[in-house]
Amino acid sequence: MTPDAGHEARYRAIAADLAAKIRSGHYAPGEALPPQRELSASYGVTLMTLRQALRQLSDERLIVQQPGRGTFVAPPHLAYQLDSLRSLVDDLRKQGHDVRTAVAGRAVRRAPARIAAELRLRPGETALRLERVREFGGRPAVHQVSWVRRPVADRIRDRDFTVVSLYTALADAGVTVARASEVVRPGLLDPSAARHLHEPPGSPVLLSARITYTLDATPVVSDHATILGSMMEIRTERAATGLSLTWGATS
Amino acid sequence: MTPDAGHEARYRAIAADLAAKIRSGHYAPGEALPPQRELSASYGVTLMTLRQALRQLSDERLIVQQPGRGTFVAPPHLAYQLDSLRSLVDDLRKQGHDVRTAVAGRAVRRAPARIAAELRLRPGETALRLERVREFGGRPAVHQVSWVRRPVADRIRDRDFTVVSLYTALADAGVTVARASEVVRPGLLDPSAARHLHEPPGSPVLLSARITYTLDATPVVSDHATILGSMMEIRTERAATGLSLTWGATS
DNA sequence: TCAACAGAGAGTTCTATAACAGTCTCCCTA
DNA sequence: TAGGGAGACTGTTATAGAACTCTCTGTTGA
Repeated sequence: MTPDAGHEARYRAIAADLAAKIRSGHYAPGEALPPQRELSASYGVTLMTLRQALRQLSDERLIVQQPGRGTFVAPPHLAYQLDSLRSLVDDLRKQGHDVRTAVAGRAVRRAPARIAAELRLRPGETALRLERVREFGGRPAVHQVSWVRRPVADRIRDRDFTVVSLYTALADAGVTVARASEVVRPGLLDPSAARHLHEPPGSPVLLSARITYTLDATPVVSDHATILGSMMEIRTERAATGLSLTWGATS
Repeated sequence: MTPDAGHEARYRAIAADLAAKIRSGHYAPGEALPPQRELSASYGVTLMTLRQALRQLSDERLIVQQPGRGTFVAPPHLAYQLDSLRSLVDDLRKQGHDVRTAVAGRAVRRAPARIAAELRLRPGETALRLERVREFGGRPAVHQVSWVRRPVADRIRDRDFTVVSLYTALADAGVTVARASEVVRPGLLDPSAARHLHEPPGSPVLLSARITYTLDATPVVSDHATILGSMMEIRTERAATGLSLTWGATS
């Protein structure tokens, strides 16, 4: 009686059915699914079994469950808390490295054209420019320039970014980060970043460009980071849920 | 009665306890944990509850569950099927790119010291050296040198690698790939690879070093790839299953 | 000697029931 | 009119019991 006909588990079949309905638009993004008890009844299944199906959908980030409120279809791209450079710092700290952040510049000024395009600013509109240098093991390793859109920028510009991460400050200011996209390319160290990183221009580096969006798809932060190749590397390892990407210090 | 004292769920407390015992070495890697029913009894908890704890550990890749056999402490790194350069080719093909592979060299010869160390070869032992150039859009983009350990190498050396991927050939030869670890670093194009890639030496590139292991932790393949920075980039995006890493052609 | 069978023991899935903990609304009170 | 609390939701975590599949092993039979 347990597996239906072939030998697919009930909860997997239910998860697949719900996933199809979500993807087909039968349940719209942001909308609440029927309550768990109702769903379990309509599928003729126990609450526990239905919850196993929901857990799978939750693992796939298709739904979001909120205690006391309901189960909601996730927006096209889903909320998460940390950006990858934040997790870089976390990873290194876990490995016992001493990671420090120095603020090399902080000013509200007119954004250059490329940044304005990324943040969808009107021509001439100003934004907060935050320039930081991350160092670990006593040596500078990452040079990072972030542009933050107003009016969000006005709420966080007085924070101490040597202690607080940009994303923590955003969260404190009530800004919910929805998603981020990042592109990493190899490149050569340019002279201006070279001054901060104490390496000769032309050294191999990783160039990261990241744009972070809020829930309503507004770009809030544009990040351009230069990561020293001599200090950093990307390690990838295949695990069950796919590819895991971690940053690590070069040994 | 539900949450213990404060308000931590039982299954979380159990998961934390088991995780601590695994990390402390109380349960050694590869060793089987006590049966679920035994564990549930010793924690004074239901099978369902204990299984929730195990599921969490499984999500964290700390244990591996095998139906009919037992629950085992995971080795430091875990199993997977595909290598990331394989998925590179797949990704590009899905994007409609024409990906071609040319074999620039194939010979059984004595492995250099660094490779011998990676594959744990005895001094003077020979291996299959496979040199390939991947090109898409009609331009060479990746230069790749793979060393395959014997005796596996003898079983695949006559395959046509312009059509068959190395990993497909390995699978056909009955070699089960267990895991692979890869390190990607930025670098500068060296002269020998520059000849194959038709780019000036010193251009920014990604250097990938990957070692692939079989189930019994024997290293079988050592890969060193040079990926042109002008042609390739790494895009990361927080999406459904967490961090997804994809390779893409530079537009 | 070797192959096939049966059973024990492992993980897996499901049913049925109950209680716990947030969240929201509405009605009653001050 | 404002405040507070009860109750009806929501998801969450737990109980107990049973049937199922897969793997291994020991025994039986040819």
